[in-house]
Amino acid sequence: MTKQTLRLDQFLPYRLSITSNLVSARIADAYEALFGLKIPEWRIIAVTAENKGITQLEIGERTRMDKVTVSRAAAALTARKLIDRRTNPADKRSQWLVLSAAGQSLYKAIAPKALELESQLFAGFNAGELASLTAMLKRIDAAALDLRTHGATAEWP
Amino acid sequence: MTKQTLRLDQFLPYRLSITSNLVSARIADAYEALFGLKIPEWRIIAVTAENKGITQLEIGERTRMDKVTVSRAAAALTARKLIDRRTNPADKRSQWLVLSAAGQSLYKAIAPKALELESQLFAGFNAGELASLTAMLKRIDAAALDLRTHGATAEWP
DNA sequence: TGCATATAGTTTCAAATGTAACTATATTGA
DNA sequence: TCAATATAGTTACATTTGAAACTATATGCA
Repeated sequence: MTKQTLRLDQFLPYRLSITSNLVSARIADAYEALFGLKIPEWRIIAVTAENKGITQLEIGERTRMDKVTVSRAAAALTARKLIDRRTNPADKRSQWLVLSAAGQSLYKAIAPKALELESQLFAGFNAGELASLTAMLKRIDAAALDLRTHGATAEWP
Repeated sequence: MTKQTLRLDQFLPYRLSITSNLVSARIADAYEALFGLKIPEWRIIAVTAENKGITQLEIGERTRMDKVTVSRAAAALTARKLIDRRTNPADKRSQWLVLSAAGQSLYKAIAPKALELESQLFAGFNAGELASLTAMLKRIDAAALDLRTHGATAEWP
């Protein structure tokens, strides 16, 4: 069943953007205030903590961040000595990123705070709703990725 | 029930951001290619079409866009003669924005395209799922707005 | 009134982000 | 084995975005 009329307020891509922006702003503020981290930096810490040794390319693939964004965030974290860069013997163009001791202890401080923030934002949701929301988001991702290949084009005066 | 461990992949603020970015990129590409419009411009067209005469301030409130963003997008649309600006007799600082004839015909071309894009992105969803997703997003908005007021702060070395 | 403060919208400036060009290393195939 | 092409990551440049300053008008209150 397709909608007949367009109302911006009911337009899902719009609603999604509004919600995501509100949530991201909350998260970004908290991370900046609590840990001095930007979102890309926090994402790198998270994936690096979850994987013992990962290259920037892999980080970019997993988090859908641009390689430039990853490069800059990794440089900032290295400067703060939160991650170590080890030369990748298999490929000298790339490096293994691993959390330093300081990075690990930061991660241990961040992780509960992130979960706490999440549970505040989703306080009204029960487990079933959370699961269903996550599942829907993943289905939308797949559709959007699929659509990318088949983009229509035309011109308006 | 709260999660015990953090996995970025399961972290809802992250998932929301990924999905929103993917969807926004699709929409932005389509609008740019089809109509030469950026997202803020398209949003202004949509709310202006839905309201006969609206000020920039109101547009900003409804669409949660910065007044600078609205100002620039409105200027671009005025330059393309898609909207007219009428002096607001009640307040000479502000103006009424209305769609021009060209703006209206553009809107008539855009609206079905937007709905079509939406239905492609959400092809797998039935009406109940769409309604439930929209409702959940609005609940999250409310929680995020509420949280904004009570932000915690501390410092990490 | 008229002075102080608030508000609509614009402009200016600085920060963030992405694209394209670049460097260094890898891989492929003649 | 070496020339052509591809790839990881960085740097340079352009674009986007928002915050703060600014202009013009409004409002409140002495």
